Amino acid sequence: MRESKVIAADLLAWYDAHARDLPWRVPPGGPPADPYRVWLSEVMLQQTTVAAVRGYFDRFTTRWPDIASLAAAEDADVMAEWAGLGYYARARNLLACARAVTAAGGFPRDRAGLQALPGIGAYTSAAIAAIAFDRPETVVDGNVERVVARLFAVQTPLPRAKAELTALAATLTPAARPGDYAQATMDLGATICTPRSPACAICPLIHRCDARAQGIAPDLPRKSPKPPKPLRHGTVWLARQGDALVMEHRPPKGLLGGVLAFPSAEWDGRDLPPPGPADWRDLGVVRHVFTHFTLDLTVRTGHLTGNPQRGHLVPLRQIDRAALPGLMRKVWDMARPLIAD
DNA sequence: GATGCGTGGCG
DNA sequence: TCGCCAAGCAT
Repeated sequence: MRESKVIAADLLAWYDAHARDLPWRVPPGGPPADPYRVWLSEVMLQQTTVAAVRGYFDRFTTRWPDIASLAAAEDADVMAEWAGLGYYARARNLLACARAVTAAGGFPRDRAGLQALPGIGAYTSAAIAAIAFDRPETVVDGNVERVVARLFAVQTPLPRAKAELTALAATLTPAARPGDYAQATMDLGATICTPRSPACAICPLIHRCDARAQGIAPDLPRKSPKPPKPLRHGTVWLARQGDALVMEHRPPKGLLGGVLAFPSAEWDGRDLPPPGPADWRDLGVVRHVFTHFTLDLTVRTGHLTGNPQRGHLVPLRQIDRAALPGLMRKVWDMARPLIAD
């Protein structure tokens, strides 16, 4: 047996015994999972932890049990259900994809067709093809990059090593049970071959890992240094009119695109005025860390002297914290006790 | 290839 | 407290 086949066989045997029970999974060795649930979970899991996804996946599948029902949903309802999960372009692409797939009568079953859909890239197309359609595609996510970099002791730093790692990963992919194998490699990376302090002692591949043999497993994969994270400043207005506050849906593109928010300015490059003239006073500052910058947002409140010049009025009692992105939840949590009449 | 895009958890 | 990181994609 070739070395690559031994590695795949060892991984599958380990997965049969240790596969995690996740809401979007079916037991190893059985028929493939529902493509809708595979797709939805894979999109939610993009750059997002399993713990964060669980509740969202349950709520989405309860409210929209199949792709046709999701395709028929209102944009604002989907954005509100996604609120708090982050990377909101995923929610917009999710709806566009659901509508395209429903109009076409079902998912494409091959990787190229899948990757042509909105929000489905190299990783997700391979994952759906392998897990839902039993295609022998090679899945390469952050976990697999780490596992392969260690197995073959690849010293090239990411992201330059991406192509090399993908090619090496492809040499391992078996023809049989590609879906279970894909999930096995990711599970190994998530639970044993972890970024820091990998549990090599209980790894099913310990005797086949070059990095382990060289004593450098925790140091791989190497990564190029990241640029420093700048600090930005901005203002958010909690504009009162009677018992209501002004809220608005942000423009569909860019930061927090399409989500419900209190009017704000400056921190995202937009230089907009407040929603109208008012007796503004500062309530405090909220700090929030995004992927590429840190934000200090000054929270101001006041009573409008006229009708709002942007957004729409929402009664205080109807403001739904759960429908807000994380930043606006922080703003609301800080301000709410201070603006009670 | 580089950049922009959220959030929460962990050492 | 802080940097790193998590089943990436679009441009």
